[in-house]
Amino acid sequence: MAVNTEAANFIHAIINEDLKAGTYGGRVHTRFPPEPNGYLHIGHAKSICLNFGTAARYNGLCNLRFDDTNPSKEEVEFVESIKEDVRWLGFDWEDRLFYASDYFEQLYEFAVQLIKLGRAYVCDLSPEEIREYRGTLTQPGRNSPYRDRSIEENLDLFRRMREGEFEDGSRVLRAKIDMASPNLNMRDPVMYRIMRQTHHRTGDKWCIYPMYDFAHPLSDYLEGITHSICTLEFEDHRPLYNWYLETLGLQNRPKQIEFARLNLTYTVMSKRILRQLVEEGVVSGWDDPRMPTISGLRRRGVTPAAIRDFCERIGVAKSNSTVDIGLLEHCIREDLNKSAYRVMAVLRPLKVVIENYPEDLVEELDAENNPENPAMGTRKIPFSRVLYIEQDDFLEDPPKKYFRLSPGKEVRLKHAYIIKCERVIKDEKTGEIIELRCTYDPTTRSGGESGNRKVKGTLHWVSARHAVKAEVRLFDHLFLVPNPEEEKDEQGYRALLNPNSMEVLTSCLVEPGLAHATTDKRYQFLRQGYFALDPKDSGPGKLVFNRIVSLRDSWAKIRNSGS
RNA sequence: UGGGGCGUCGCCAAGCGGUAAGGCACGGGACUCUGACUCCCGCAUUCGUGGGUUCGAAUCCUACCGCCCCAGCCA
Repeated sequence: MAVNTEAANFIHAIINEDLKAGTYGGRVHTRFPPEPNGYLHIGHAKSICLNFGTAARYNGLCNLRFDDTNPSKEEVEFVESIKEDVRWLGFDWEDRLFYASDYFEQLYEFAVQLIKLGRAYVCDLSPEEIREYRGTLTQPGRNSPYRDRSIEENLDLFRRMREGEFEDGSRVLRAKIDMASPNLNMRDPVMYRIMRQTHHRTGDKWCIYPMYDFAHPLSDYLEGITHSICTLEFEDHRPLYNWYLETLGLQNRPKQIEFARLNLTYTVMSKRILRQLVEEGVVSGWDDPRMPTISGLRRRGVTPAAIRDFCERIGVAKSNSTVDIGLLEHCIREDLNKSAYRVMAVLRPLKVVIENYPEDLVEELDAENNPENPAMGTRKIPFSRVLYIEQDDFLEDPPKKYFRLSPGKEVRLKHAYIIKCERVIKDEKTGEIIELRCTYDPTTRSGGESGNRKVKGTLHWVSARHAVKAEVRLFDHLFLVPNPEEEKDEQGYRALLNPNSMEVLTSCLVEPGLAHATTDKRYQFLRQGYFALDPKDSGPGKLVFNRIVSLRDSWAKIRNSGS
């Protein structure tokens, strides 16, 4: 694969400079470093695509590394789901699956070295005292009374910390930097804390665990990472990242580069709120199709290709931004337009009887599976005297520019005939329209010689005798407002929830071939949207379709602006 | 009132002293047996604001203004 050195974003520009200067001997090595304490969401997808994508772009490598330095919040369940999600997105870490916990022994040795260098010390201050000594944003901190312990004493104390002689929280190891630094991260940051917690990988081997700021640069170093890409909030930590590497005298030091994390309109990326949505039952789980999680998007039917394309298009920069969810939807449509099987499904059925069509006749009509891609072939669909069309496709008293069916009007049934509405049958009591009596023009069969008469509207339909029942779930944005996380509502996010984010339709009728639908395929229900089988709730004899995204609907715009 | 960032079209985002890319959204039109797709056309005399340097500034200098992040023994 050829190396692409055209700058696509500021990170690539930095890498190009490094390549030109020979900084890392021409190597590019990145890593995606999730903490296994939750499920991945589309914001992580941006980081995954950036890290793996950048490596690929420069013929480099990208590691998957779990940042598991805090056993009190981390679980194996999450490491498995994260691996699955990264793989599903289409990326391969090959044999480079690592854990920060793989390096606990080496990190301990680095800490010992810093003590020997006189640049780290054991501090007996309580957490509250440490906070007080740290000072504030505008006032410098004060030195800990334990700051000047001898190297020997520090070495001894740190060893005994490891050996479990002291209580949780009673002591910490701190870097000795500068309590007056305007950067609070440099005011003698904690390197190790005592915490008796069983770790998901190291079990009870350790009772001291390193902090992120200490573990991260050294993990990067140990893996030979060249460009350590992280989000903006770590910008303040970069001096500390560099301090550890420089103070330890390490060569070929990785370079931390920060970029803005992804925000999307009408949803939230906050792990805390997402967890609340799950725990409070607002959604059915982390993989609820309305969730911005990778597992939610996957269950909904979104393809990895669409997500990758989206991550490509949003760009990478340093300004906080909130991307219009319409762009994601556009990427999904663009991908599915090429690959989805066209089928007909009636979501809200309205009975239609073709009065001049023979009672027992069934015609097998030809239908193309994807007009964008003839290679996807054709299929047969049955046509008969009694059909169902969409309730929305009939209006007794239509407005101007309404191309669909109404009394006395003609419309084409897709792949079939032109029909004309002769009579409307209503429920005597409620006045509800329950059936349409129509006639068809036998000369207008699709594909036939005289079948080219033009009518303005074309409807989708199913044959009553042949149709298969299905449940269809229509999804909408989870929130009513574009920026729910900015809203300062006393009731929290709850008041901002979209009460109609899911609509379940249980009496849908789909064309018979869909009885054999599979979860690996995407379907375009003609004139409606893209759908996929719900992998969890569908089963033998039970079809449950999720709407991935609707088709664009310019009629809806006309209708809405008119009224 | 300390430090670190960021401010280019409704939303993203190129641009790095030579006279504002692109995508999404939006508006108009063509095509259409999906009001889909596709295709045309339109969409910042202006780059947070004010000064300055220059033949020439979104790009350099300067002073303001606005927004984000930091006071976890979280990451």
